[in-house]
Amino acid sequence: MLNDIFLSKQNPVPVFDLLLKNVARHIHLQPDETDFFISLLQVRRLVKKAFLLQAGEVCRYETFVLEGCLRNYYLDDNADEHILQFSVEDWWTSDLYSLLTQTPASQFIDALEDTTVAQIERDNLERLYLEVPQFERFFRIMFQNAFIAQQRRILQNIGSTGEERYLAFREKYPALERRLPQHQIAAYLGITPEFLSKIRGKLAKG
Amino acid sequence: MLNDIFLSKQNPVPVFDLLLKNVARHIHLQPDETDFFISLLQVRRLVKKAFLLQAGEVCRYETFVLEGCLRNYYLDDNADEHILQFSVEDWWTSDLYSLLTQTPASQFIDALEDTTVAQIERDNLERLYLEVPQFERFFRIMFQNAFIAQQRRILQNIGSTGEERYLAFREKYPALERRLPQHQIAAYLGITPEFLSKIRGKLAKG
DNA sequence: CGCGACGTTGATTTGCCTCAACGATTGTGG
DNA sequence: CCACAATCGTTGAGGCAAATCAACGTCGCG
Repeated sequence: MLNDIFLSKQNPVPVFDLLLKNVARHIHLQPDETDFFISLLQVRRLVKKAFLLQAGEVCRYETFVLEGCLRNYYLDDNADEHILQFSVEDWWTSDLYSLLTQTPASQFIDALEDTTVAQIERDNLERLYLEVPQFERFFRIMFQNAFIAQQRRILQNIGSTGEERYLAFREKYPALERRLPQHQIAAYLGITPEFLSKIRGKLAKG
Repeated sequence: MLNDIFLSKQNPVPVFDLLLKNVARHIHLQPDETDFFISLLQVRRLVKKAFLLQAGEVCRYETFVLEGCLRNYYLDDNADEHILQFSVEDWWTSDLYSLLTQTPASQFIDALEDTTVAQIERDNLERLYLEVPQFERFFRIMFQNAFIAQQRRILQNIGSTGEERYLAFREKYPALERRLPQHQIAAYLGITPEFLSKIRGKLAKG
């Protein structure tokens, strides 16, 4: 298990449907460009709790979730987990700083469910930028959107109470709220599981 | 004052030296591409406290600071200011969501000092992407870096006390710490000015 | 000069954490 | 299939970080 499976053209394409649709949202590829893109991809399967990346390793791939759910988190000095991001189907993830600089990662990425991902190696991503410059555009738009989403989150953290952040999370990601264990949501919101429980208790009554 | 000054080639180029160096850090332009880029720029001067953008307006420009200092902030329901970003010389800023979607901005941008900026209109930025695709790469790298910087900030906010955040800010932006009034730094760190004052008092003694 | 912007300090309150104990559920090996 | 251990969520008592409110000193500047 956890083998890297290198794909070439004889592999059935449908595996990548979700990814190709994701890309098609922002750029249009010629058939040969699509083939080239697919030739750079690898599929990896993770069982629940398996690590895709551990702090200290160098992050080698940009990753797209085909099925399942990942989380990026960080351990502080007290060994408490702080969650940066959940990534379900149709989301991208990596430790971007580690990927770009090829230095040891500070983040962990692990699977909250059995998960299937498509990955592209750093060097292949650079090749992709050179040979299909449209991907510069694609990732420019991706990072723009990610930047905007993170700005919102910073505002939430700076300006709101735990209760307000929980309500906003619920509003924005109703599916995630049902799918994830409560203490994971707490680690994302930056509060303790106990406190989240109390918030929920209060909301249920009030 | 606050006039938009449209520049053409007869303008002296040195005004844009800082901006051209900023661009040259990531991409290399041909002379005619540089000329085209410059032809799309406008210079604007702001006196201290002048607004570059107010919430409710549509953000029309991506902005590069040539001299001075801007801040992006947001007003919460209690009309408290929360600062998203300071932008001194050599930094880019805008309300990106408003710029991209052409919807009313939620952020304010104003000048903390007399400030000179170079701006590029949204439509001209799109033209630039089409005619000089290298700029897709440039802004892809820009937003990547901005994304990474913001991730760090989220971790800081979620996992650290006010004192730790202040010390980290001091470490990371020693020049800003001397340049900005204390209550602006407090609004950036997400604490009250009073509390920052107490932190500093304690640090001075301890 | 006098006013507004800025910073300091103290008293009190509140949001959230820590620690601890306790059900409920899940899952796993024997 | 049961037994036992994890895992997960709840609840309560006490404590600390940071907000709030208020008063006061100091500038710089119109």
